[in-house]
Amino acid sequence: MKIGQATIKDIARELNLSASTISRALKDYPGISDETKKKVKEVAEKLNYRPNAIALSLRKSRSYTIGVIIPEVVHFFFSTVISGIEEVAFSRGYNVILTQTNEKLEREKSSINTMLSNQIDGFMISFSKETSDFDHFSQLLEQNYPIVFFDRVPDLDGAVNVIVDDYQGAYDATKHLIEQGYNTIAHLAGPKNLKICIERERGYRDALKAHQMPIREEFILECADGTPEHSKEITRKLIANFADKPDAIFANNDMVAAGAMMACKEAGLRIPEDVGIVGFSDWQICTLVDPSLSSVYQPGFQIGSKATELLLDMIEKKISADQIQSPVVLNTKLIMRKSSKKRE
Amino acid sequence: MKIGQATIKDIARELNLSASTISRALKDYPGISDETKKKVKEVAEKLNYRPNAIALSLRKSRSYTIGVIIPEVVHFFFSTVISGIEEVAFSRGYNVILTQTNEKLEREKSSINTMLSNQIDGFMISFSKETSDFDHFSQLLEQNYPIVFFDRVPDLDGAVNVIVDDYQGAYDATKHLIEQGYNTIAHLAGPKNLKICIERERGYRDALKAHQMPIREEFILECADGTPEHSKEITRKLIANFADKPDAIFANNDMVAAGAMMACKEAGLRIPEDVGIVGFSDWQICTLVDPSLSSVYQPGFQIGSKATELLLDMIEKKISADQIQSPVVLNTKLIMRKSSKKRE
DNA sequence: AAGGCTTATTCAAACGTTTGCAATAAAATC
DNA sequence: GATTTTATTGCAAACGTTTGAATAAGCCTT
Repeated sequence: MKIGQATIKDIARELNLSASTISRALKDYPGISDETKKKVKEVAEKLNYRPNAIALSLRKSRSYTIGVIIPEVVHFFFSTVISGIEEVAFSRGYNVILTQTNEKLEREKSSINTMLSNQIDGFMISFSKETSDFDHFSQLLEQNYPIVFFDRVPDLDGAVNVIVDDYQGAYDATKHLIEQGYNTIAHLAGPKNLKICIERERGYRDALKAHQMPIREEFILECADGTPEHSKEITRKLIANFADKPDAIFANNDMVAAGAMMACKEAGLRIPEDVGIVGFSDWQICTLVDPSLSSVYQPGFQIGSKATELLLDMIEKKISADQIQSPVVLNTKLIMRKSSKKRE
Repeated sequence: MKIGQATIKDIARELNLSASTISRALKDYPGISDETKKKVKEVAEKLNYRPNAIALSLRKSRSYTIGVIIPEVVHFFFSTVISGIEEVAFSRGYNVILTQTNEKLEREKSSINTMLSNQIDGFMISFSKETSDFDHFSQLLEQNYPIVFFDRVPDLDGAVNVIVDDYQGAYDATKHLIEQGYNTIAHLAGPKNLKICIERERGYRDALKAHQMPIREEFILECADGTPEHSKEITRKLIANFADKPDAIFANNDMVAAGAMMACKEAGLRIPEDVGIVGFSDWQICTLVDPSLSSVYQPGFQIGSKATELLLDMIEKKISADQIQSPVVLNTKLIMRKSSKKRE
């Protein structure tokens, strides 16, 4: 920090007034004459006075800062969420302190600790893939720290969770493929320890059931790391090993879908004529691949903004956690593009 | 913040010692008996003591927090840079406070102000597209605030800038197209107020010159907003209006390249046989589009980490700004993929 | 036994604010 | 002219920590 930044005391000295008077004058408290207010403000301006938020925090035991903990920043979905968080936080006068865990539990815990040390007013958390027990979260909840979980959320009493309707999204996607006339729909699933992935798989299964289609376990393949390379690999095998090939693929996310798409093209299969493909998340890549990829839109920005609204309301005691019926579920939306449109 | 968080005073009361002793004991200062140290640490543990970083900041006039100001979070390049920043900051014990300007100058200024209020130890800035004069930066520099600019950097005395060798990257890309036997290379340029874009265009021009190829101004088109839609539009016209069409395109970034690719396919042109395309940045999409897109890799993570290293070194007075020869230029790397490989 | 070192601890001020209460002075009331 | 009211300002403590200087006790030295 810069030495010589003007403080209230400097203004006080300059005007031969006390610090308390300056403080009140700057804040337009009643009981300060208009004349002094004016003078104080002039001098403040002249000295380029800037209130010291740290001192204020210490005094008020409030930092006007929220801590955001996410698995990774370089991720279309999460960066979109951050954007929503940042937007609301900024407009309500809060700072955002950000850390990424790189999917490491240890880092998650240590981030929580530094943030606690930094007296942040509340947490926004989407936990890492490594996180399987939630004790470190329970502790925070017990101590009444305001927390909102989003996307990857724990099953904890009293936790406020903001999620997307993964089940419905997956259901819609699968239903859409069925309605387009595809008969054997495979699913490239995500890691089983993430609820969101389980929900997507559940939506997929339920849609099949609802349309009296058999669920074939050999066509549900886990593509845990979610990279296009891995998915390409898996899809290759899927195509090669089965005489009776699937004619559609519902993928757990868009990267996986893109990988599957590459494998299909490589095998000489036409999309959407021979194989229909639907992804999940509706990333930018959907409109850039050829053919354009149908996908389930997740309102990332809204997740961020909604979650932040809730958190700030909790912090400012406008509402308490138990007044919020959790989880808050935001709607997904199926975006149909070429990759799944067999029929006109 | 949670009420009832244990403080040094609480430990002091419990052990009938003074606050100063506790402080020193916790920090293993000499002059405290081993016995007391032990007792203090036990009690600290028991009470779940956590140092109050805010109080520390006030005392030390140091917040161990750096402020990051970027145009937008939802952007592959910037999110990668953030990741690099976060990594280094975390490992050196600093917090990262993040704001995005959404390309608005006003927001840039106001972010600087809140960060100043929050006594951050230094700034990392990539400025907005609206920013054309740099007075608000000069002021900070004059007051000796540590700042490192990255990617979009101002021309200011005493500023430490970290950038990528855009010129060389563009030169390499263009040279590559020439060597592949393309004869008429168009350039889809970026907004002229960003130095990075001007540099890329300059690299393109110089590569043409160096190979005795004519520079045709009608084939240098500004695609200012950088969206694939816009670029598709422009490329369509480029193809339609000229009898003597370009047979290659060097785009200012990958999105623009992807848009151009779509327009070419639409017009029935084969890539890379009829048209060669090279983008810039090497985003994820490069491997997902068909054919895969050649591009110039920008080391985003390294920009972030290098810039942060420099900033923290400045903050910790290991080096001063004038000892750093600015700009620090990181190398780009041409990644050749299918979209530009006419020859084997 | 008095002075001088060590060792262990405490005191008090400081960082920049805010805020309940007290103090002062001027003005208004009777 | 004495008393109350009103308007304006100041005092001092507090938030949690660090740190230079001061203190107190114990031990050694001569």
